[in-house]
Amino acid sequence: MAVLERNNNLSQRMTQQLGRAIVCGDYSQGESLPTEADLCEEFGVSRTAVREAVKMLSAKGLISSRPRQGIRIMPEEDWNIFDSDLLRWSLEGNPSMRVLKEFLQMRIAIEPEAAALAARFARSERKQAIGDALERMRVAAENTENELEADIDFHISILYASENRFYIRMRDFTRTALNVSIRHTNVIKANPDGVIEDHAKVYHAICSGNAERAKNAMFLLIDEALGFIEQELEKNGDAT
Amino acid sequence: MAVLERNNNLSQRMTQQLGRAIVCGDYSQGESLPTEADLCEEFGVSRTAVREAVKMLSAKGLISSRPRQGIRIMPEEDWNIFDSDLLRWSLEGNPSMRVLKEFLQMRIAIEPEAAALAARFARSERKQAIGDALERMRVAAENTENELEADIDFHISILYASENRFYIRMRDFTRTALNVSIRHTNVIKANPDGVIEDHAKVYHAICSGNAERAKNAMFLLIDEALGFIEQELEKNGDAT
DNA sequence: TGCAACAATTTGTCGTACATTTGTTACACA
DNA sequence: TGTGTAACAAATGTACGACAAATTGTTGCA
Repeated sequence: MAVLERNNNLSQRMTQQLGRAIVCGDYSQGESLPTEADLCEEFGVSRTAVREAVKMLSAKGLISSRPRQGIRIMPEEDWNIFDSDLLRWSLEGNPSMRVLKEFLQMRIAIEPEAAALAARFARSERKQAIGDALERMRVAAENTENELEADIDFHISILYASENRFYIRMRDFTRTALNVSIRHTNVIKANPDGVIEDHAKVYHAICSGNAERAKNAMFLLIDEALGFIEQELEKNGDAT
Repeated sequence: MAVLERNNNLSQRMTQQLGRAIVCGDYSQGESLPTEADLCEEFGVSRTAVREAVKMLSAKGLISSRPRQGIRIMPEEDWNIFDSDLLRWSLEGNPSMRVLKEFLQMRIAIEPEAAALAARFARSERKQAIGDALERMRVAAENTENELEADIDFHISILYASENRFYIRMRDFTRTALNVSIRHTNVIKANPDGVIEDHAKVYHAICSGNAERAKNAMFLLIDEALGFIEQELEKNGDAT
């Protein structure tokens, strides 16, 4: 019998448990999950709890459930992969370098343009938040934990500074992407001062309202990581 | 007593009804929705149905519900606005030109880069799908309905051709964005042949594997619309 | 062989009862 | 008067049982 964690309420825990299992590939695509009745037994909970979990997962596009057919995994392209929970679950699934590449390919579209918008439209508080994060990166240079956190805040502040709800909504995506990065690359640490200076260039371009330069500076920042990854992937074929 | 549509099952209809109401701003941010009991009465359904709807909406980030506090609208920045349902609901809410601008600002990040990736990585079936859509645009030149559909397919095929799950996942976003566009702009019709040719340039660049040119061609395509909108917004201040 | 009727399976909906969480009120005590 | 605590109240959380509805498979008859 599967065991559930203690936090939150029962249906939320069920949701997490099942969601993680699906995202991590424990059930293959198109396959049928156990029926509600079976899940009740397996987890030792009432049908109410199971049904609420199923509803939440189907709201995220992971599954669909119909009479007689039972519960089916939806094709992966229908999953709401920008959902915060899904991002978290897939992060826990120890993503491959290939996935990291996909994250970076997406970031390289979003973040340079976000920086450009920030340069044009950001309110002053937003700009200040970027500066604060940059300063914290400088201070935390020795502490890897804090540095990652400040780094994440830097990139997210820029999303907010775009003053566009769609960019802002990418914050969990960017956060996850950076967390994935840190698992695969120590290249950043090779030249910490250089990295900080590259971030500073983005910040200054935004502050001075130079959209084109902000965009380019951010592009370079991400493109470097992307280039590194593509190189690694070619070398190893398919290593984790 | 509110009336529900006929389609789907009860909790899905409840979800749509409530979701639409929230997205359209019938309840203001931070406000409390009626309690489960009140919703049961208002819609004349059982608590089960209401609760399942609430769970689905909270899975989409629209609301949160806790004992004693009741059901609360979440701040808008926590909504999963890339969720297909949310996009559809907000489309039904007659979006303003300001929202259209946000859509275009996002598309101008995504689609040029998608085209670049397509030029580098697309499998041949994917390229063919783009070509098919382009051909259908040509044929449907007179029929506005069909033309929009073909146009949408063109842009979505390119997302698929990027061979990156995150870009592919943007398909509902792009579909919605184009549907929003069509409500606000007839500029496209001014010079139909020119528009088709601009699309064709993107297609040919992708086919010939020229990432840089594909990117630029797509950029121009969207930037034109964006420029038009920004101009309109400056003119009118804040018209619909 | 084709079609209709039936049966079985699974989710969908309802109602009730009680548990749990959390905010508020009221009271006792210093 | 202020403070801590106990009791209460209001909302969601969980469980169970019953039946409805939908879908699919099967059986049996023309």
